[in-house]
Amino acid sequence: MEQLHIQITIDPALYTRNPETTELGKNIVSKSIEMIDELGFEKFTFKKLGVEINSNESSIYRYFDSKHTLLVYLTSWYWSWVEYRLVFSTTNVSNPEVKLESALALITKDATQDNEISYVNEMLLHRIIISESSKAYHTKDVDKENAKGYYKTYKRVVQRISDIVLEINPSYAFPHMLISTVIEGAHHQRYFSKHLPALTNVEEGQNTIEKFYTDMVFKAIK
Amino acid sequence: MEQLHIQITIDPALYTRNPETTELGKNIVSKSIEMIDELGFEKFTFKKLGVEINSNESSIYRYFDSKHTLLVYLTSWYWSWVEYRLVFSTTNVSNPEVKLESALALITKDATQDNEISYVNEMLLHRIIISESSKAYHTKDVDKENAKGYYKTYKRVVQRISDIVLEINPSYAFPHMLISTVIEGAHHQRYFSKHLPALTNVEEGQNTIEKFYTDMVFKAIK
DNA sequence: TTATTATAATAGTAATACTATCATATCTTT
DNA sequence: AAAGATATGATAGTATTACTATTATAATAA
Repeated sequence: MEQLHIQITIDPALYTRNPETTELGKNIVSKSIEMIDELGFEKFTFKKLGVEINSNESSIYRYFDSKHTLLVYLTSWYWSWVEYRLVFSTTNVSNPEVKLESALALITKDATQDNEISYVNEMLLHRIIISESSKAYHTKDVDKENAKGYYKTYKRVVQRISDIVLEINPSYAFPHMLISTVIEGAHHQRYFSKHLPALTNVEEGQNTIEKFYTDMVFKAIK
Repeated sequence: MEQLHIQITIDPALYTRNPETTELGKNIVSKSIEMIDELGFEKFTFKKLGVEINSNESSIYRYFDSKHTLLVYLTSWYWSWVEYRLVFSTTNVSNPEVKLESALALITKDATQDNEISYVNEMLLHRIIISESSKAYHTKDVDKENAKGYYKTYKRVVQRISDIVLEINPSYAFPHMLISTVIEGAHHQRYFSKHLPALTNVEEGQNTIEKFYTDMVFKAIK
């Protein structure tokens, strides 16, 4: 992937001060990714983060008004990044089957250390998405937060891939179900393969997850 | 379903005193299901539960040593209950396709108010499983807890249905992936249909989830 | 130079997820 | 019926969390 300047724009509803605009803000995002990956979301706190970046709890609160919105911010960042790469790899491809294949690769493949351009370590972020992102919407406030647009970027990715499915088979009735099943499924399978292997059939280094879901999708939409 | 005495046995690792054996224990389980459904897992506390059942926080701790193990206990109860019904509805059925169909119905269908025999409200429990159960294994302690057998009943259900898949197609390579994808997927789709409808294509009263996954599975294993 | 803004430091609050202790009620065994 | 054991209840206490509020200071812009 080339050294393009990735323009990842996050909805201002997700922060009180835009972390992209300052050093402190970028440190918060950057270090929080490392710490959530290491400690897990429950044991991660703004106080601990403050210590790590030599700043103060109260300063972090000026960027994000809760631990929870920070998590939503990170997932939103992730989906924007996926969307960017999705558009990049599917524009100018005319064959919809080929488009779908690369879209599926994008959402099912293991993350490889790519464009380490920014302050965001995308590999760690991907791991957080796998283990923690479901906590972003499994809240009693989902409906309120959804109304505020918290999950827009995720929905947009699902929409885009669903559209490709419909290009292939315009009469397929469940494109959104199918794609969200693949996305969530791929995360689960990757998590299971590491922690609950009895629930999966993943074989190391075999791209099992990608193969399984690609096969499943193309059979389903026939 | 008949008024059989359901024997749901939960691994003693999941409690310090068996809640089935006392009135207080049954009240804890019963009321915690109602309260987790109502408040969500995060806002549910043993103190609040104590008030509701006219007992004391400290007494609840004599049955479960944390909020988290109570959640694992409840999910384990749920999977035992599913397993019971799975065995009940598939034994003496010789055709593996028919068996698989009822197994899939069991894991994808909306819960209906059935055997309200026990102190467990299975409909509410099903709702908790949909919204909260992933928190039971998305912990930094998964591996330790898995080693202690916390997720046994879930794994057993996946194993049983995978075996049916293999009866139909012995060379199918991904039975566990397929079944855990369906189980987790069905939960997600039901949650999405209520809270994030852009991610699904569920239509009310149409059994969309059951139809979608049944179709998907049979096509996949062909 | 002054005014503005960002950050840091400190303190404080209500709630959480427990642990510990002790009293009392109830049930079992002799 | 008395003695012992066990279950429950009541109260207190602890470290931590997820914040809010206030004030001081440093950096930047007008």
